[in-house]
Formats: sequence, structure tokens, C-alpha cells
Amino acid sequence: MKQEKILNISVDCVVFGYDINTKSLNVLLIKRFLESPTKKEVLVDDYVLTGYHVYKNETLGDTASRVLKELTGLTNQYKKQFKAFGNPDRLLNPKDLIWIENEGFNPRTITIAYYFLLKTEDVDLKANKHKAKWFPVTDLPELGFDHEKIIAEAYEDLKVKCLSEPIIFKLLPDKFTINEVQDLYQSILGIEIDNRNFRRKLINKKYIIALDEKQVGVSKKPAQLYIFSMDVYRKMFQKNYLISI
Amino acid sequence: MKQEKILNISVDCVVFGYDINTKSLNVLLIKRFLESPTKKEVLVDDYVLTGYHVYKNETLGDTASRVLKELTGLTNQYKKQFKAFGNPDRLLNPKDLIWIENEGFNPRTITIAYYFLLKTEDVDLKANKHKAKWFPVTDLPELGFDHEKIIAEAYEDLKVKCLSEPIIFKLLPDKFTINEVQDLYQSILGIEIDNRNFRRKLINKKYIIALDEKQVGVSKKPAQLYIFSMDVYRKMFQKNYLISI
DNA sequence: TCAAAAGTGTTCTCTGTACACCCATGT
DNA sequence: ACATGGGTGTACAGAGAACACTTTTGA
Repeated sequence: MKQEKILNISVDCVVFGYDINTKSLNVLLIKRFLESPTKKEVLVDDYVLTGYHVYKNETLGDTASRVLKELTGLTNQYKKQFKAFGNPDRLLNPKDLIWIENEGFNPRTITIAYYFLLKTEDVDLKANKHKAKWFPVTDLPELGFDHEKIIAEAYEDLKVKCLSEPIIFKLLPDKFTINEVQDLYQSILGIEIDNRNFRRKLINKKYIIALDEKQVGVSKKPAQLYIFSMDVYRKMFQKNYLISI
Repeated sequence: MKQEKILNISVDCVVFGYDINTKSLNVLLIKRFLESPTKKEVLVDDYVLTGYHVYKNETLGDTASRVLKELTGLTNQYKKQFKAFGNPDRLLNPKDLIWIENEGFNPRTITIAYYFLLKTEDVDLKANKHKAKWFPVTDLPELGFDHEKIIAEAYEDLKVKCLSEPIIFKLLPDKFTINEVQDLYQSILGIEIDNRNFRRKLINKKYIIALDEKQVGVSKKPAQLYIFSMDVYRKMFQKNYLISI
């Protein structure tokens, strides 16, 4: 059964992927390309987020999950609705108008933006039909629509959230080293962290559990591996009301 | 010139008002009432948030401001978009369906929810045409649609935000006493705070400025008045990257 | 044996927290 | 004079921040 689209409401997905090897936080973007009928002129040539219209019978979260699955094949990744974008002029740049006319969708569309957190290594781009590509969040290509703004706001939200919630582990493999966590924080926040203080802090958390296992296949001293236990975290967690204004 | 509505997109506003006298954080709600044609039966009798459809040519934020102005006459109050609600069944309770049919709007509407922070004393309910009424956020009446959920999420967001941003002062008069700030935190968070520690903490902030002025017309020792300086706050403000997971 | 990254301790400062009484004022 | 809420100080504990060298391993 074919689902019916809601023509003026879409969901856009900022897919954050962390590459543990290059220590780079990336965003997954798809190519947008359009030539004039005579092929003499390139009308649109840039990148955009993936998104899609909301179906009549699905929740906004379902739309986001569907978009992610279509793009990456992945399900059950960390997902966060962070903002709706609905300025009347958000799709009205000249090249966007050309694109919209070509695709036949509503220039007055509002979009509910989500972000996902996952590992770049979990995505197989070879099999991808959208010419999807990872770009470092700090070095994005030319973007269509208002997607630069959407990514910026997603990134801002992520920066804030990763300080107070253990979402960082969604970007790492199950088994990780302390230094990998530190590298990730440094990538996301763009700061330097003292290794001794950071290490002590993390190791003291009961929900960061040392395994009986070390890295293998590295050409140096193999590091201790740890896992994050959401169960332990939840049991320990208690709201603190520290007012820091 | 009459604006054209977007029929399936609305903005709902959670208007938080703090009553400094009763020390109560309230939400402004409007009455929803409908009788059967014979007037024998009450079909709908509850409260809802104010909201309205988005116009074709306005931003979502403009819609929210318009709704607030219509309801309270106020402009330039603190406003925050916190979430979009778009479940296909969010307006499909029996009484909501009756209401929707009567009002003639789209049962598959998604809403962008905002909250406002202001002082109850700034709102004149006498002149109000919607039978608007304040209800303590902890003691709400029966609510229509999914508005109970929307209020709960707004309140949750407010609780978190007030710990890290100086939005609390939007709920207080320009000149306030330290104890009034404490009472407000206690109301919002539902906790008890040690007065000496709290007082020291606040007074040490450079952007909490003691005036050459005390309370007047109180039948006890009049308290020192302070103001919050957003200018000083902004100058001092620097992001801290304290990881507390 | 060397290169590379892993891992390790101490000191100081600051902030949070617990806790109980006197003070100033208006009535 | 008295009732009411305003205002005050100290001591302890815990966490953050600064800081440099040794260790382990694979190649």
C-alpha cells in the first residue's frame, strides 16, 4: 500500500558519523545536481541533507527513521528531534526554486529536523544510490536550502548535550579506549583536554567498565578496552539541581 | 489584507506566568466548551493551550508572537521553540474530533510548540475574550488534544534551561530580592534550597547588581533590591566545557 | 633499540554543602 | 514589645585544574 505524503511538511536528518580513525566528526550529505535541458549550463550543484515528506499515517520520528534507513540501511540509531524550521523564505534561493520546480514540491514547506549519532564505519557508501558522502562538520561543502543553518543548530545542540548526557558513546564502537573517548570530545567541542584528569574522571565512573581485553593489531602498546553500561548509568543517575547561571 | 492560513500547521503556546505573591508557576489556558445542538448534552468542556495556524507569509516565531499578543496583549516576551508534535493521532480523541469538526480544521495537523516566560501580573485577564485562566503547572485541569503532554515537555525544558541560563529573571519583575529568586527556583524545580548558600552564590555574581533601594510597603524588614544585568552577563559569559556525564 | 602512545600522582584552589542564630523593621 | 522575614559565617568535603615523566609494546 502506497503511503500518502503531506506535501508541506518534511523531516530533514542531520546524520552525524564519527570516524574513529581520522578522529573526525562528519555529516552525511547527498549530492544535488541539475543541468539545463540543453546540458549547456549547470543549474544546481551542491549538497543537501536527506529528508522526506511526512506520510499521513506516521509520526515525525518514524519519518526520520525511515529517511535514515533509506539512506544508510541502519535502524535503531540514536535519534533526536531538535528544531523545526519554517521560515517562509527558507527554500527561496534562486537555485532552490529551480530545484523545487523540477522536483515539484511545495515552496512553503516546514521541516522538522532530527539528528542521528552513529559510526561512519557502520555505513556502506558504496551501495548508496544518492551519492551520499561524509563531510567533516567543520568543513562543509556548499549547501542547498537552509541546510547549513540546520546543521549548525544540530551541531550546537550536540555540543551542549554531550556535556550532560552519555550520548558520546553512540558515536563509538561498543568497546573503546579512554583516549578514544577523549579524542571524540576534543573533536566535537574543538578543545584540548588534559589526559590525566580526563582519564581519572572516566575511570572513576561505575558505568565505564574495564574489560579483560586490550586492543589488538596495533603497532604500539595496546590500550585497555572499556564499555559503557547504560544499565548501570540509569541506576546511578540522579538529577542534580546545580544552578550555574 | 487578510492572511492565508496553512491548514495543517499550527503553533501552540505554553504561556508560563510566575505569580510572585503566591509563589506559583502558572500556565495560561483557555476554555473549550461545546454543547449538543439541543443543549441537552455537554460535548466538550475542558481547557487547551492557545494556538493558531501559521500564515503563509510568516515565520513560526512570528506566529507564536501573534498568538501571545492576541491572548495577552503582550509583545517582546521571552519565547522558546522547544518541540514539534506531529503524531497522526494527536487530535483524535473523541471529544477532540467533535471539536475539530465543529471548528473545521485538519485532523492531521502538526504543531510547533513554543513557551513564553512572563509575570502573571503583566496580564490583564479581565479584558480577555477567550476565558483565559491561570493554572498552577502542578495542578492542571482536564486538557484537550495532546496539550497535557506539550505542557509537560515545556516544563521539563524550562527546568533544565533555568539551571544553565539566566532565564529565571524573565519571570520576575526588574527589581527583585534574593529571596524572590530563591522562591522562584524552588517553585520551578520543586526543591528546597539553603538560603545562605543561595544568597552567597547570587550576590557574588557580578551581573546581580544591588540597587540603592529597598522594598517598600512591606510589613517587616524591607529587603534589598537587585537587578539582573544582561549586559554584564554577556560580557562575562564564557562557555565552560565541564563534562558531567 | 627505538618510536609511539599508554598510563600514572600530587598539590592547590574553588565550589558546594551543612548548619543556627541575630537583626532590622513595621505594626 | 513583638512578630516576621531578612540577613549573616564557618568548617568540611569533593571535584576540577595544572603539571611531566615512566612504561609497555610492536616493529
